[in-house]
This record gives sequence, C-alpha cells and structure tokens, in this order.
Amino acid sequence: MERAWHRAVASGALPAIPAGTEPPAVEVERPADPAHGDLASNLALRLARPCRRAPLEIAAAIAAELAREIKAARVSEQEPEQDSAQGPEQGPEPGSGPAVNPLAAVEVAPPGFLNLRLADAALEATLERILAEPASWGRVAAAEPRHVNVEFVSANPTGPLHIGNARGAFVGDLLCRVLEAAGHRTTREYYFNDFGAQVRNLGASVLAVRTGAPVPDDGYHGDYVAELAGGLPGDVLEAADAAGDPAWAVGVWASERVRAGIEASLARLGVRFDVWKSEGSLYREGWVEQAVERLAAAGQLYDQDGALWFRSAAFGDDKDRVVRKSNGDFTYFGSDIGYLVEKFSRGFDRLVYIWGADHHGTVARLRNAAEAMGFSKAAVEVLLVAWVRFVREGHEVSMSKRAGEFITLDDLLSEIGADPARWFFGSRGPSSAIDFDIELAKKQSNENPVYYVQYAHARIASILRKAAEADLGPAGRLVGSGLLTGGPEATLARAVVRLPEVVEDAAAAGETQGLTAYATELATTFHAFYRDARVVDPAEPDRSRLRLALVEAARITLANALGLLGISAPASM
RNA sequence: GCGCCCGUAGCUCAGUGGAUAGAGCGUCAGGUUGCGGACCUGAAGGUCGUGGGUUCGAGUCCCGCCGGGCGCGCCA
Repeated sequence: MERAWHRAVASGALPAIPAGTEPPAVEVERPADPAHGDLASNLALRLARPCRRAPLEIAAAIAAELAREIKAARVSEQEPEQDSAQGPEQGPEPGSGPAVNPLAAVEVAPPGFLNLRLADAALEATLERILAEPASWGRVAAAEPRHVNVEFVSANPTGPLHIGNARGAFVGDLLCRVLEAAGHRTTREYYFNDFGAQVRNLGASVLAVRTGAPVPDDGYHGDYVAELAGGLPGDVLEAADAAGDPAWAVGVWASERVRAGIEASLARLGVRFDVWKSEGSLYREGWVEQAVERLAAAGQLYDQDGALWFRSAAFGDDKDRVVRKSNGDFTYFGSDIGYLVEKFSRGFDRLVYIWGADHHGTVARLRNAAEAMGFSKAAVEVLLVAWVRFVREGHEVSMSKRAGEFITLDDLLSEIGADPARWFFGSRGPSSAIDFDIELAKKQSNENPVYYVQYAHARIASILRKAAEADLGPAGRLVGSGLLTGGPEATLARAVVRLPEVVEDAAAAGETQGLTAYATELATTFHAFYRDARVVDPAEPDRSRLRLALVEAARITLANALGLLGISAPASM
C-alpha cells in the first residue's frame, strides 16, 4: 500500500506531501461489512488534506498502482502453477510456496476507501501452514521482543484468596499469555508481606483460638483461623513460646501456610508464578537502602518532622511522600522503591503492576520514583483493574478478610468452574467496572458463550473421528485445489486466518476481549459452515479431504484461541 | 473541594477517529429422514447520560454540566 502510494507520487500521478508536514500513517483494517473486501485502507482520505486533492482521485491513483502489481504477480505465478499440475507430490513444502502476491483485487469506494480482496492462493497457503505447524499458529514474532515483569495478585498471606482477588489473577495471567504469544518473554511475579504487623496479628488470632481465648476485635476471624489453630504443631508452639514473641513466631508459621494455600488455589485456576518475592527480602538484601541512596544522590530526598520524604511533587504528584517514618520504620512506599531497584537489576524492559483501581492514588509516586532514580518512567506501567461488584440474589456481597466475611476463590471455582470464570473476566475490559452475580453466573453457566465455542471444537473433533472411520483424512495440499472457489469454504477460511492479527491487537492493548469475541465469531462461522457443507461424504472423497483440512484448521484455531485464554478445548462434551 | 475511572439494547458487556453502532443472555416467530439440536434462520429492541467544540467523518478526541464508583495518611 505504502509502496503503491510512493510509486504514484514518483510517476507524477499524485503530488508529494508538502515538506514539513507529517505524512499520515498507512492504516489497513478489517472492514465490518464483507462487501467492502477483506482489507480496507483510509489512506486516500488521510492524504486528501496535505495533497489538496479529492480523496477519490487519490484513491484511484493508488488503486491503479496496486492493480499493476497484481497483474504482474499473476503472470509470474503461471509457471509454478503448471509445475504443480504435473504432480502434486513434487509441490513445494506446505506454506512455503513462491511468494505470491496476497492481493487479488482492489476497488475504490466512496468517499475514498481502498478495498482489497485477498487471493485464494494466499489463504490456502496459510491453511497449509496451520496444518503443518499447529502449535505455532497464532503465535507471532514481536518487532521488538521485550522481557516483561508482570506483578499481580500480591495479596498478603493473612487469609485465603477471595473472589475480590479473582479479577487481578485472571487479568495478569491473560496479559502474560498474550504477551508470550506475541513474542515477548514474561516473568510472573507475586509480591507479599512477610514481616509486617499483620503477620503478628494473624499469629495472635491463631494463638487465641488455640488457647481458647477470645480473638482480638481487630484480629482475623475466618474459619481458616480455626483450621490453622487446629493444625498448629506442638513443637512450633513450644518454640514460639521459647522465643519470647509467640504471636510473631506463630504468625510466621501461619502466613507461610496461608501462602502455600494461595499458591494451590491459583494453581487450580491455571495461574502459576515464576517468582514469589517477599517484602522482607528487599530489606535483608539491601535493595531499599540502595533505593534511598539513589534518591539521596539525586537530591530528591529531605528530612522533615523526623521523617524522610521523597520530592514526588517535583515530578507532578499532588504532594511529597514519606519514605521512612519518624519512628524509623519504612513505609509501604519505601518497600516499593527498593522493589523497583531490585526489579530493574534483573534486566526487565518493562515492569507491569496490576493493581486494584482503589490504589490509583499511589501510581504517580511509584513512577516518579523510578524517574527520579534514573530509570525509564515509561517502562513502569500500572494497569488498574476496576472494581468487581459481587452480587448474590440482588444483594451486594461485602467482604472483609479480618471479619472473615468473604467468598473464597475456591468456592467460586466449585460453584461455576474455571473455564466460565476465565471467559467471564477475559471477555471484559480490565478497566471497566462490572457486576458479577454469582447466582446468575451459576444459572447461566449452561448458556455461557464459552460452551458455545467449546461445542464448536468438540463438534469438529467428532467430525474428524467420523472421517477416520471412513478412512478419510485431511488433504495436505491446498494451494490451487479450488477449495475456496465458492460457497461456505471461503467464509470459514477467511475467519480462520485472522487469529494472528487478533493476537497482535490483544498484546498491543494488553486486553483479551478481542480474543473472546473472535473465538465466538469463529465458532458461529463454523456452525454456519456445518449447516451448509457436508464434510464427510464417502461418495466425494476428494472434496471430503479438502473440507476436512479446512475444518481441522478451524479446530486448531479454536483450540489455540481458547488455549491463549487458559480455557480447555474438549474433544467431546 | 481536588484528582482518577465509568455512563452504549430489557440485563451483562464489546466497540485501535471511518462505511448501516455489535455480541451473549432474555423476549417473540420459525428450522433437522445426512457428519453432535449445547446447533441454525429471522424479528423486535438504541436521542451511545447531556450541551457545545475539533474533523471530510465523533460512541471514540477537547471543554462544560448531570449521574455513579474510587482515591486524596508518617495505613497497607
């Protein structure tokens, strides 16, 4: 497209852009209406102003250049086509045929759109590649591969994960999955507090239950506290007493138990972490100290009222922020800056933090501190995940970990299952607030779109089983087969080949709604194909094999799209 | 009061400045002597909270207003 534009300028058909004006980006998109072709570009519309020409005129000039290219490519294709006609077995490797021009036709549409149609051979070559390398289908190479640290969940281990934590867990996991599919490396990280007052608080609560004393009002009251108390080994208790600070010692033991439970719950969701980072280690290893030194060296710290402050306001924050309190303890923010230094020391290109929207007030200080310490502010991104309002039978479910009033993640999974839960969160933008009615989710689980997509996959798997019984298998050679020359095949094939661009868009946006929407669309397209085209027909073995190849490509695409979402693709259901 | 997020079909939500604003659920009316009916076809349903502005073009960008959520600690 860009080449054609430049050639049109070179040949004098179009005026050059006046010097000093920014040339418009060449945008090619997928039109909503199939009548507008497979691809469309608004280039001519964008050029109208700088060129001072009517959009239709510009579009016509570019279209003429594109048409010339298509014609030239068609001529050069003739020989290889004759070769393959002599013997299919000697054809080139699937998908690695001659570089065919992917375009078949170009049209100009008012007010100046350029509508392009893909060549059948290009589509068929793509289908061949899907069948030849199913595992890599949908994975794309990043123009600039990055190593991205994604920190998420990071709930303190003072109680089991509850459904309020669920969204962050899914959003972080999904982000990592799409980044990896788009050619980036990720490190999934869980950050937790292992030395603060809440650990002692938890220990005191467990101890109280164990000894039959009343749990302090500001202690933890959930059933899990009683379970911990019951499971507390005698030797730990004795050692705790001997150490002189039993609440602390029991707290350390209990919080590790809770942390391991959290890890197990997340594993049930299909969420795993590469690094479990404790806040205490940031102090023991001197990272907080290093961060303070860096800020001090940059002149961004000062003392006031006995506390140590960071000049966050100098970087655009509302006010300065305390790093170390007057009592000598570091604030949570103090830990954060140490963590920044520690993370950057591991060589990440990007640090993504996934936080609840209620933490938005702390975003500025974190990014400002990164800048003040000499790191790239742009490399530090905070993805704020909006609140989920959990509702049960019309009433909001309030949750308080200390009061022990919450629905655990494990409960949620038992009630509605991991696949529907993943679909629910994956199909919504992370920044939009959503209602989650648990009863409704249970009731509607049979109507959940995730089953619609899975059903399409299972149906194809069933077709393939049927085909095997009839000794029919997918054809291996599709280019030039005539598979797409008419009817429902072309529609399905065009839907199938879109996966990589959907993945690219999802990775660029860091969101997965496009992926669930695409999976639904592909399933719909397949179901329509199934209605219109009989796949397994022993009377037509050649056509059956071609359709089997197409349907198998669709199955792979559905499975990979679901896989990207962490959702299973069953062969029967 | 200041800052951030949000407002799209009855409900739950999509919608990188582009062509007639979409999906699922719900509602209504239909469909299979064939590979899985957890399927398919069609219909009804919208002043995109509101008023201006920018643009060839605005649900999308800018400003004001209305409504809702969150934040504004030497808490975590």
